[in-house]
Amino acid sequence: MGRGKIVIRRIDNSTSRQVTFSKRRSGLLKKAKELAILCDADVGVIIFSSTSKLYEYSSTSMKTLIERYNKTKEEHHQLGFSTSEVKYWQKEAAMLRQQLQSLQENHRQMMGEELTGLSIKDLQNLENQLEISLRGVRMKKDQILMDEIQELNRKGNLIHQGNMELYKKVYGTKDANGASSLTNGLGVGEDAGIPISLQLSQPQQQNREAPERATKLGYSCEKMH
Amino acid sequence: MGRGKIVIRRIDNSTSRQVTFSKRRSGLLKKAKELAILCDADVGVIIFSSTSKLYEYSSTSMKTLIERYNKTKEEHHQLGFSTSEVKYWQKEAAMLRQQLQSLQENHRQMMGEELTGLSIKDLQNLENQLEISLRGVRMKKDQILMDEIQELNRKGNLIHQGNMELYKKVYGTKDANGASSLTNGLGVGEDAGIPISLQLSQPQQQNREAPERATKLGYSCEKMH
DNA sequence: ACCTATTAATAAGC
DNA sequence: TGCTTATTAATAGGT
Repeated sequence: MGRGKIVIRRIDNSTSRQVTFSKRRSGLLKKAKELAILCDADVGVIIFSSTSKLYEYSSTSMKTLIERYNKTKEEHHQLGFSTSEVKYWQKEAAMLRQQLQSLQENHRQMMGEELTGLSIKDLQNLENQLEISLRGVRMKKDQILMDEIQELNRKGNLIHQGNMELYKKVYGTKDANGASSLTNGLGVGEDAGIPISLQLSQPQQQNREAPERATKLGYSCEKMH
Repeated sequence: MGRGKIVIRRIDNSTSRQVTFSKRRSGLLKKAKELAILCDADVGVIIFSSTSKLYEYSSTSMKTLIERYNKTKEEHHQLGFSTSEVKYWQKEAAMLRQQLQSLQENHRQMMGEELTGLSIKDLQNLENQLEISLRGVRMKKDQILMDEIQELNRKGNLIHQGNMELYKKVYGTKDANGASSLTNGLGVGEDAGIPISLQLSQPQQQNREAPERATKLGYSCEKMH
């Protein structure tokens, strides 16, 4: 229906294609409207141009139409967003909020706040847990400090050894021992590290909650996560 | 384009309407196809007849098209009610999940777990906090125990007083004092409550890690479920 | 479904 | 895009 007949295949000329798109698009939308009115039908048209511009027509509302379409197709979960999608996320949020609240309550109790309402038994459990935590934290802290000291000792020994070598080179081999006693005055003896770290860790362990019982006492809530 | 001109309004005659529906429907679908092919566009058409029968065409897949449609709509305006609704709840859920995660990490550290990665300073803070918590929990626990003892004393005294009254009634008023000294032997003196509770709370602070605690370890997670 | 007179859509060009 | 017009395509009304 034009100056000449055309075959239905992609129009190569870009300009021509755009012009035809514009004309036929309005024609299609018009025909959709007419069909909806004349025949009392519910019609929706969605058009994306090759440049991704959107054109649409819907005799009612596209939302309603798509929902009706989904319903008819009985593929609720495959297409578009429907009310169920909203409901899902609402439930998800509610669930997360609840988890958050209970964890917050728990957390406050572990901070020593909001203890009213707890029974003696609850408080006892809490106390035990805090003791365990404290022990764990102190052990970790001590370990880090000990590691640090050991590292320092190692470096000190290296330096000491280096000094010895230098001493040998300067004064000759026979006087090496004398050098060792000299550097010992700096407190970086080869095996000084062990006594030092023992001094540091011992009081922590003894003064602490004496019996080493129950290293791992329940209260794991991992199942929740 | 027919034997006569028509106005675009609902066709009253049911048969005529159905015939026109059939013809124009196929015409619309054909034009949609042509548009898609000629102009390299993505086109979708959904038609519900007045009797709710579904006819459709989509140059790609209707699912993809509708998803693309919703996405495009989301970006521009918030036309699709449900779409913005979904977005809102998705954000809400994401926010809550993040809060939950950080709180959970915090919680695990307070439980003495997952301490790797913490600095000495962090560990020191954690230790201090745990000590504070422990102090609070113990104070609360002691207070409850003291309250309980005081209550028991109060009741004991009441009973004691009752006994005195009964004693008076049985042996006469003059011997009442003698009765008092007798019942004192039972250890429920009027002001005995204070020394007793003091005795009880003191060892808790000093003797701390003593035995027989740990009846039931394992902090209950019931609230969370 | 088919036919076909008639109208509507649109290709090409500006 | 919008207008024009020759030409084709769609289809109203009838069978």
